[in-house]
Amino acid sequence: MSNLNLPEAALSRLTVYQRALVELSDSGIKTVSSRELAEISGSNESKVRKDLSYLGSYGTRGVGYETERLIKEIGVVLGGSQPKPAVLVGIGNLGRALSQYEGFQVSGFPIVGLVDIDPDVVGETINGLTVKNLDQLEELVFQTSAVLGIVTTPAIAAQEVVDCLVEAGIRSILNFAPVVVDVVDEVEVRRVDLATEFQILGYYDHLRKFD
Amino acid sequence: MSNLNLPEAALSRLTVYQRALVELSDSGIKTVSSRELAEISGSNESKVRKDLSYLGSYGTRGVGYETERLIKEIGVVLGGSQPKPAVLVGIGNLGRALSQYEGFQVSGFPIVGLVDIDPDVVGETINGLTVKNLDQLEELVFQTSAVLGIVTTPAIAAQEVVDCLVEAGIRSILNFAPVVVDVVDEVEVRRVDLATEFQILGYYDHLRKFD
DNA sequence: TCGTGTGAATCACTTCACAGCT
DNA sequence: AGCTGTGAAGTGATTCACACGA
Repeated sequence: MSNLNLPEAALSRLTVYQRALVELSDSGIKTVSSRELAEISGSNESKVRKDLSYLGSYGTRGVGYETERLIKEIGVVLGGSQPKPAVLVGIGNLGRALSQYEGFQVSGFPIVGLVDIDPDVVGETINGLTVKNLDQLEELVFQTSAVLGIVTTPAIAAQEVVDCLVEAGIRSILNFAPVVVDVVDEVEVRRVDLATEFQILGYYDHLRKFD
Repeated sequence: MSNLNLPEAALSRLTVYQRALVELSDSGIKTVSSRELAEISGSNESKVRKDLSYLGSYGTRGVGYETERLIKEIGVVLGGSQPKPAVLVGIGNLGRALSQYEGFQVSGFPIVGLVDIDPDVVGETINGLTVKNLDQLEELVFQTSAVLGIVTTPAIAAQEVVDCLVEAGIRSILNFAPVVVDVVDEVEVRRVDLATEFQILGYYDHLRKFD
C-alpha cells in the first residue's frame, strides 16, 4: 500500500505544510495555492508543488488545493493518523520537560511510559505516569503497545538504553543524547542534537564578522 | 579570515567529530584514522576525509590525524571557541529544562538571561537567573552581551518574540516553537521541530508494515 | 488567465578510486 | 604498506520553465 518514494527532505516539509493547512482550515479557508502555502511554511512554490505531487494530483489548475483534502492525504501518507504511543527513558530536566509537553499528545504521539535507572526517581509520578525501572521496560512496552522510544539520558547511558528499547521491540527511536548509537538496520534512530544546533549558529555568527 | 566554503552538511558533522575527538583525546589517544573517526561518529571514511579537508590538510599519510590538532582546528572554524552567551525566551516546561541543561554551558553557549511575558513567571529565579519581562530584553542583551536567542514560547508568540530579539540586536536564533518565523536575511534562524521528528519516525514505522 | 504538474537543468552532497606522501 | 587528499563520477534534491486543464 502507498509505496511512493518520498524523499526525506520532502517528508519533513510535508509535516510543516500539514500544520499550516490545519490552521488555514480552522480559520475557514477552503483552498490554497502553492504560493500561499509556501509563504506560510517558509518554503517556495516549486518545492510545495513538487512535494505535493508525491502524494498524487490533488490540486486544481487555476485554483489551488483544497485544504481539507490535502490534510487528509498528507495524514494518510504520514502513517494513517493512528496514534503511536511512546515511552521516554531518562527522567532528567529534558525528560521531565518533554513528558509534560502537550504537543506530542496533540500530534498523535502520546507518552505512555516513563523509565529511569536512578532509584530516587523510579516510583515518582509525573503527569499521571509512574516512573519504572529500566528492567521493567519490556513489560511496559508490552502493556502500553508503545512503538516509539525517546532517549533523554546522558550520553554515557544512551547506547545501553537503546539496546534495551530494541530488545523490547521498539523500532523507532528519537535520541536526544549527544552521541551516535549503533543499531541494526531495521531500527530507525533520529538524533536531535542541541549542542550541534548551537555550534552551527555560532559558526554563522562568527562568519558574519568577516563579510 | 578563514573564508572556506564549508557545506552545511559537513559543518554539522564537524561538531560530531569534535565531540568524538575530545573523548579520544581525554582517554589519551594521540592519533586517529578517518576510518576510526567515522566508526565512532556514525559517518564513513570518505566523508570524514572530505569534511576534514575543508579545514586544510592536517592529516599525515600513512598515519592519520592528531587528535589535539584536529580539535583545535575544528574549534577555530566553528567560531574561535570564544563563548557565545544566549538569552532564552519562553519559560514553560521546555524553557525551564533547557535553562538548566549543563550541556550548553559546557559547549560554550551559557544561558545568561531568561525572559517571559507571564507576570506570574517574571521575577522567578531559576538556576540563579531572574526571569525578566519581554520589554527588558534589549537592556538584558546589552548588559549580558548575549549573541544567541533561544525561543521556547508557544507557536502563537514566536513571531513577536523573534522580532523583539532582532530588534535587540540578536542575529542567531534557535526556534523551538512549531512555526516558521519571518526574519530579514542577515538573521539566521534554526528550527528544532520535535513534532516533525516524531512524524518522520511515525512515517517509517508505518512503512515498515508494508515491506 | 491562473495555477498545477512535471520533464529538464542546475546545484549540492556523497561515494569512488587512486595518485602521492610517510 | 597504510592512509590522506582530491579530482571525477554518481546520486539526490532544488529550481526552472512551460504545457495543459479549469
